[in-house]
Amino acid sequence: MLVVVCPQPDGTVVVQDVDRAQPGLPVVATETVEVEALPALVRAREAAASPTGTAPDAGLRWVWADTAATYPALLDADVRVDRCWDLRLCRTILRGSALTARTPYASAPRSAWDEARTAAAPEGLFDLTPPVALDPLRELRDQQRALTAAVGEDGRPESSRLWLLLAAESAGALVAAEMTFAGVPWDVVEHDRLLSELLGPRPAPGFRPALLEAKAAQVSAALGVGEINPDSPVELLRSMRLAGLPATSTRSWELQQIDHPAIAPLLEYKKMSRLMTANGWHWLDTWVAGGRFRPVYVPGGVVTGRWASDGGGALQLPHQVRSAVRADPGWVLVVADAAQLEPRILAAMSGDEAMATAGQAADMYEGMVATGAVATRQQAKFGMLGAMYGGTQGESGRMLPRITRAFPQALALVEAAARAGEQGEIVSTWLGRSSPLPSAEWRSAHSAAGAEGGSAAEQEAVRAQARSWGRFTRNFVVQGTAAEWALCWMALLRLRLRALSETVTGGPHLAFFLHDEIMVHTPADLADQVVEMVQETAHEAGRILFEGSPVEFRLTTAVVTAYSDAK
DNA sequence: CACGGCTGCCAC
DNA sequence: AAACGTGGCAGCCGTG
Repeated sequence: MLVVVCPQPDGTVVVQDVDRAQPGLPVVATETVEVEALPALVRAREAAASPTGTAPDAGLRWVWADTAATYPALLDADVRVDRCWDLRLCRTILRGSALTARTPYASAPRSAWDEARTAAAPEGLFDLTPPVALDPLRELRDQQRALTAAVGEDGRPESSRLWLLLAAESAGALVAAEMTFAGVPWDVVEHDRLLSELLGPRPAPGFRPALLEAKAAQVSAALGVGEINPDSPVELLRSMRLAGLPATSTRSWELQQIDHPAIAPLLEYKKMSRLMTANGWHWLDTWVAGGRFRPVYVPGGVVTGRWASDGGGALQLPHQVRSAVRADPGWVLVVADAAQLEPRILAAMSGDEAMATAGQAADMYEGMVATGAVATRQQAKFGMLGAMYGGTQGESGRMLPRITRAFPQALALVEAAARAGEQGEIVSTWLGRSSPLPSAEWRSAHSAAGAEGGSAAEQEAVRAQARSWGRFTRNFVVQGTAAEWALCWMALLRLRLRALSETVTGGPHLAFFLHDEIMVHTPADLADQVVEMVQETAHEAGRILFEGSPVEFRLTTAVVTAYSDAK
């Protein structure tokens, strides 16, 4: 059963039951409640639904415009849901997918549904009412029609993969809201200790902590051209040149090449300053409360389908501060990392037999060495990164011919994606998320160059642009499909964990996600069971996406008290 | 003085 | 000073 949630301008919510088994998605029951009564209604409906099955259509599926606007208030009322259909996220996929490109849904002009979501809901129980009236039921039916009409390049129906993508994307939205709700367990005392040790005690506002101040003075003294502010690139570069250093920028990797007594303290200063500004006391005050770090995740925020984050820098949590991520007393963190995810994804997508064989090994790069294609793990790694990113220089470029000979099908797949991009065509992930078209400027420059005219320099600039977009599309298919695997993994794991507790935070729950890595916060006595679930769901995600593929999606797992002990 | 672009560094 | 993909974020700095 699909249950459509339609907020009304008068502060009520119309809840419609839609029978998804019947054509046209007829409404079979309607109920109207005050918005304050919605959590109770959802709780009751979830409790009454048949026990969670593993079939994608089992039980209830809540249909709403936007999980991020609706679900947090339900969670605050201690209400969880099993499944949803996030109309906004699904719309983005369906409007852009090559599989639905020939449907009226994809070619319809932009509407209020396409406008960016309004910022996070203000204080108060609910802010469901969108700025412009949206009709979720109608949108659902339009999406369902487009999905049914999806066809592959060969013209044959191709809706099942797309359906899986929509379900996984929506499940991801639930996971994101639940993770923000639960938060990452954060030890403020440990964080402050770490900051004090590295930077000096917390200073008064507007002042540098003592050790950072001392380091700045050390840099000035070593340069010997007066007191400088190392945070100012302009001032720093000028001073370095004045002191006779051959620097052309203030980047660490370039400074490392220079032999001068000011360099060591300067690099240390940069490291300390970065810690201070990115994850210092101000960050702690802003993002950590009640022993929890609560970042805002943005599912589907990256074109490839990866998540983005909005505030808190969740997806760039430096290793330097991970000792402050600490399980509650009596609880532990189960940290699992998909090993060589993208190479495995490429092996499975392309059906390359030799690469798939390598992809059965616990360490895929070692597996590639074992096939005899390359001599060392390092060569395998650089070669694969070059293949997936479009590298041509250095170790990556040198390894490419060998990799191509050993794994021809895999390389053919990424090469085809690159060629398509260079010609301004779109490419798609395994489940059917498609890349955007290049910008109008890109396309007009491309066609103008093709029509000749233009200087040699102009033509070369256009070719460089084309190659650049080719590297994007080359990477898109792999990165995007890896994101799909990760979504399926999390969605499956979430439902398994759910069975272990009554509420989100009452038992094992997902606490953090980073592209190919997840963290579960769990009571210590359930850790072994959680590890098993994490492993099983990784395997299952591989099966759902790549039925019959011999590639194994291996994990490294760790059960730890502090995140810093995970690897 | 506000704001947007740039620089540099963090994550995968 | 880039090369070889996707991002976020803080602080600097030039501009209107």
